[in-house]
Amino acid sequence: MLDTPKDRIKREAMRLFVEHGVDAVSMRDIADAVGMKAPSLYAHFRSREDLIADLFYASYTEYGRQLARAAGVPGGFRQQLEAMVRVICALHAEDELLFNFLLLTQHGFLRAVPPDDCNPVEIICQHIAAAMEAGDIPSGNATLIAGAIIGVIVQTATFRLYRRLGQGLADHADEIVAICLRIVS
Amino acid sequence: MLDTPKDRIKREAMRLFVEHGVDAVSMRDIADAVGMKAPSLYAHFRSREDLIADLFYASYTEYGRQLARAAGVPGGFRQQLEAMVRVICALHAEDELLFNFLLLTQHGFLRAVPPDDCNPVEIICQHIAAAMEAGDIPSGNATLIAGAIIGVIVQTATFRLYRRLGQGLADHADEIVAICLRIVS
DNA sequence: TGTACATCAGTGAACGCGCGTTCACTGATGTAC
DNA sequence: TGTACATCAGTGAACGCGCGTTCACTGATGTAC
Repeated sequence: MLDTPKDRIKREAMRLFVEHGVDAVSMRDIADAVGMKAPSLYAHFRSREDLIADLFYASYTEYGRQLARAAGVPGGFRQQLEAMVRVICALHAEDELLFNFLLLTQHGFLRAVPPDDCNPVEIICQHIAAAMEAGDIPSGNATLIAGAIIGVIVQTATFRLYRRLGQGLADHADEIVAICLRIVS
Repeated sequence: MLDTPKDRIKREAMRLFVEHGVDAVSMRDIADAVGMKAPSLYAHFRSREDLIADLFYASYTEYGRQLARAAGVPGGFRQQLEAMVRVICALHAEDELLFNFLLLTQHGFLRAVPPDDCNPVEIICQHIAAAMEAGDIPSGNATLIAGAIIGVIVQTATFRLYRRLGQGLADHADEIVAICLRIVS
C-alpha cells in the first residue's frame, strides 16, 4: 500500500517540481521519472492541473489539521504556541521534500485556498487574536503578529532550502520557539 | 525619459507577472499590454529570459544597495537595524508592484543570485553576525536571527499581497521595527 | 486441467495548440546637398 | 525648397518545437465453468 503507482507518481512529481519549478516539469518528465509513458499518468489523474492541486491541497489541509490538533493542547497560550511551532518543525523533519513543495508553490495557490478550519495561516491568526482578547498576550494587530510568527518559520525553512542553514527546522526548534515567544512578549 | 518603450515593456511585464504568475504570461501577452506586437519586444530585449532576469536582478541589487546605505547610518546596532527595516518598508510603499514581483519570483532566482555585497539577505546576515561579535546583541546563530527578521518583513508583505492586511508595510513600520528589536533582545 | 472471457495498467502514435523567436519588409523621421 | 538616402521602431507571416491530452490497442492477470 506504500508504493502504489499513484503514490510513486506523486512523489516523483513533487521531487521534480521542487528541483526545477512546477512550470518547468512536463507530464513526460514525470512519467520518465516514474518509468512510465505520459499517457499512463491519465489513468491516475484526470489532468496535470489535477495532479498538482491534489499534491498541494491534500498536504496543505493535512498541515492545517496537525496544527489545529497541536493548538488544542492543555495549558496557557504560550504552551499552545510552542506546541504549534514544534509540530511544524516536526513536519519539516518528517518530509522535507513535501515542506519545500508547499513553500515553493504557495504563491500559485494561496489566492484560491479557502480560509477555512484547515488553513494553517487562518488557525494561527485566530489563535493569536483569541490570546489577545483573553489578555494572555499584549493586544495589538493580531494579523501582524501572526504573520511575524509564520514569517520566522517560513523564512527559516527557506534558508534551509537554499543551504544557508545546515540543519532542518527540527534541529533549531528550541531557538525558533524562543524567538516566537519573544515576538508575543 | 520616464516613458521609453523599454520602460513601458518592463512595467507591463511586471504587472502581468504579478497578476498571473511569470509562467502564465507569454511574450504576446506582454506585447498586447504595451500595445505592440510580440516581435517588437525583441528590439529591446534579447529574449524572454533576458527580460525577466533584467527585471529581477536590477531590482534585487538596487534593494541591496539601498539596504547597505541604510545599514551605514551612525549609531549603535539597534539604530542600524531600525534604519534597514524602515528602508525596506519605504521601498514597499514606493513601488508595491515591484516589491510583489520580487516576492513572487524569488524562488525562481535565489538559487542563482550571487551572495555578494548587493544581496539584501547577505547584508542582513552579515550585520547580525557583526553585532553578535561586537556584543551588541546576545550571541547565537546569526543566520537564524537574520532569517527571523527577514521572515517578519517578507511575511508581512505576503499578507499584504493576499489582502490579509489592509495597509502596506510603511503603515506598519513602527510595529515591524518593534518586533524586530524584540527578536534581537 | 484447459479454454473462453473480463479486467485493467500501460503504450505508440497522433492531435491541435500556443509558445518563443526569426526575418524580410514598412513607414515615419532625420540628414545631406 | 526639393530630392535622395540612412536610420530604426515596429509589423505580418511564418518557423519548429514541446506541450497536454486522446484513443485504439496490447498484454498480463484473474475468474468461470
